[in-house]
Amino acid sequence: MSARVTAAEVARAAGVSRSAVSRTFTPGSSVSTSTRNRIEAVAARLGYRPNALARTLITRRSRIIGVVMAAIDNPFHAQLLQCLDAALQARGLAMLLRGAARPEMTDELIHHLLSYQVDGVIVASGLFSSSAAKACVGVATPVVMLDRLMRAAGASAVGSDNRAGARMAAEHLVALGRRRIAFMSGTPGISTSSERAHGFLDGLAEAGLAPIAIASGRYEYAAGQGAAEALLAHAPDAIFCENDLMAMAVLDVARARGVRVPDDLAVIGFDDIPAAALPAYALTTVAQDARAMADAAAALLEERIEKPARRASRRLIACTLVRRRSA
Amino acid sequence: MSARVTAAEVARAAGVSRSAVSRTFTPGSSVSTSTRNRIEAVAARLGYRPNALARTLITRRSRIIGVVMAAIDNPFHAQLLQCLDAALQARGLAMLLRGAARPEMTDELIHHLLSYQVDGVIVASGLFSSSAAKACVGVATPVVMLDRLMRAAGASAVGSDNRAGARMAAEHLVALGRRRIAFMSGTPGISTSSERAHGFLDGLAEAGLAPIAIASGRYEYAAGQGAAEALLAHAPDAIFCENDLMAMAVLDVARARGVRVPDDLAVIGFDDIPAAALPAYALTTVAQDARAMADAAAALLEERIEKPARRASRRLIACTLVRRRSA
DNA sequence: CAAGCGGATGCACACGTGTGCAAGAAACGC
DNA sequence: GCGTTTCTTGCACACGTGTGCATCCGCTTG
Repeated sequence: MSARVTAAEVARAAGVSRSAVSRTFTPGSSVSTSTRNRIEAVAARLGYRPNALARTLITRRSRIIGVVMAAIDNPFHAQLLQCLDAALQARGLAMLLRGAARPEMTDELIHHLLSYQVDGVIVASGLFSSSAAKACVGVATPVVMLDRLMRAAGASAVGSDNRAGARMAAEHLVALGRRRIAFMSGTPGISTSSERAHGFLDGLAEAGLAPIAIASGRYEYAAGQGAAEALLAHAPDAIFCENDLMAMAVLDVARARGVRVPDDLAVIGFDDIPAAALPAYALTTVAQDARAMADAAAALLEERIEKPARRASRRLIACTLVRRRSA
Repeated sequence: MSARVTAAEVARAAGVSRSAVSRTFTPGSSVSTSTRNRIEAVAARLGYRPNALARTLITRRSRIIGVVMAAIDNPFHAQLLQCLDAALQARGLAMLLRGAARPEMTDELIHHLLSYQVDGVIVASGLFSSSAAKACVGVATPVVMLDRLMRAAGASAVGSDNRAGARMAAEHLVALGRRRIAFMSGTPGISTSSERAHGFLDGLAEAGLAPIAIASGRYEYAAGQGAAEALLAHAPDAIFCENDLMAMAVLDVARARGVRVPDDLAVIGFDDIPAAALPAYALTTVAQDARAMADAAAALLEERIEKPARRASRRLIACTLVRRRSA
């Protein structure tokens, strides 16, 4: 009663060979409908389900996808994770999740995932060592970098069009007539941060402008408060932040100082997390399409699993400017 | 180069038997230090790691924990998930995550997890069918209900002390001199909701009071707005909400109507999600200790995995009242 | 030096499954 | 009726690992 039931027991109970049971649960195999029905009935009665791990041993396909994600409590990441879950489930894939607290332990982390014979890896974490990428290539396991482009050896990548999105923010501020524009960047060394920076600076430069001040808020609310203080000291009439959490920090700090938004100060964020839509913030922001990103990541990975010969590819998801009251 | 290296290849390269390799990677096995060193060197050079799935087949321990969670984008759930990840990693356990969009598919969901031979299951989702619980008992797989108590067959449970927490909220409002108190409940049929309701009503009853109005906000911000409108129509001087998202909805609706908080209206939430601390809300709330809950869930599960004879147990985590400006 | 002993090592089996191959059965065309 | 094709079924091997058992080696002890 407390033992897991195996295919052999089903076979014995149904009076057939174990192969017949195996074929019943393997789509596309040759079994007569009469025996298949009998076997399925017996299997249901005994509560049999094939052991996915034993199956992996012989098929060399685990149907498990390793997912590495940092800062799950970041609202956008949580959203991304939920969409990822849906996209993988739709494809019948299981998700082995590992948070990445320390970036320096990605090596141990990726080897741990590989020991579970994952069919592919989706990395939505910050820093991903190139030795870890090499380890995946070594065992022919496709990798998709999600929201973190990286020109690493043979890894596919899915991300928002951060450059175009940030450029839209710059153009919007310029169109509003703002001239004393400040800029709050995210975590240095992360690709999204430098891409958004480039796009934003390009957008400003096109209007003959440059930021009057720059500070880093490390993509967090708390660090964003300090950076906001620093930027507001330069009396800007607009601030673009590389994510919404930092933009919310700017709004709160500005409010505390009596700076009126958007009259005295326009603020634009990035991500469009649920909190950005709250009436207390009504944040104008560059929206990322989490569902499209997750779907693309799953699709790219599945394709490379099916056809390992395929080269790694890159996929950009468009951003849209969501206008609310902060700009 | 693109093939996974096996213990047999390491053995051949090191000039030993495959058993020696296996023992090298099995703590507590008898191998001389000299051969262990040689094998470890060869293994490192070849990039060998034991196949965790093949190992599971013989040890009957996968070191995988199945986690079922609904509404990952709910900030408190995201926090819980992150703590859960840390707690499992600390114990060397892997996490197989499945979101539960529809409650009616928990059966298929749990069978899917079981087919991966998970050593245990943590359920942080809403409704968990008793037939699913029965399936776990059938294969001797321990289950821990997290944040969702359930008197199901042999499932352990970890949750906040919702009754005591909600009672504290009631007592606080009474101590503030509020008398026209309204109540916004969460999702009907979920244990946390009824527990908080009972604790809150008990706390009011002790002061000879009862809610002047009740509405359900289904634990969501959007539904909370509608419920807030309904409650405010009764002109209450305080509202207790069963989670923070709904309390934020109340604050926003009240603000839009010109109701002053906390002068005209005191608001208390539940969870203490990060957004509750934002200056725009400064929400007084009953804090749940996500880290303690996750640790307890992992500990309880690990204990039952080690000692299957142990009976299922229950564990309550204390809540604390966090006083901010909304009450 | 002989007997004894403990630790290291290899052999072989087991875990639960998918699948190629050959054999058998059934259906079909002439 | 017989040869031929198509479909079904069982046998046996393979996947990569842990571990009991027997063997062997080297060292200690009397």
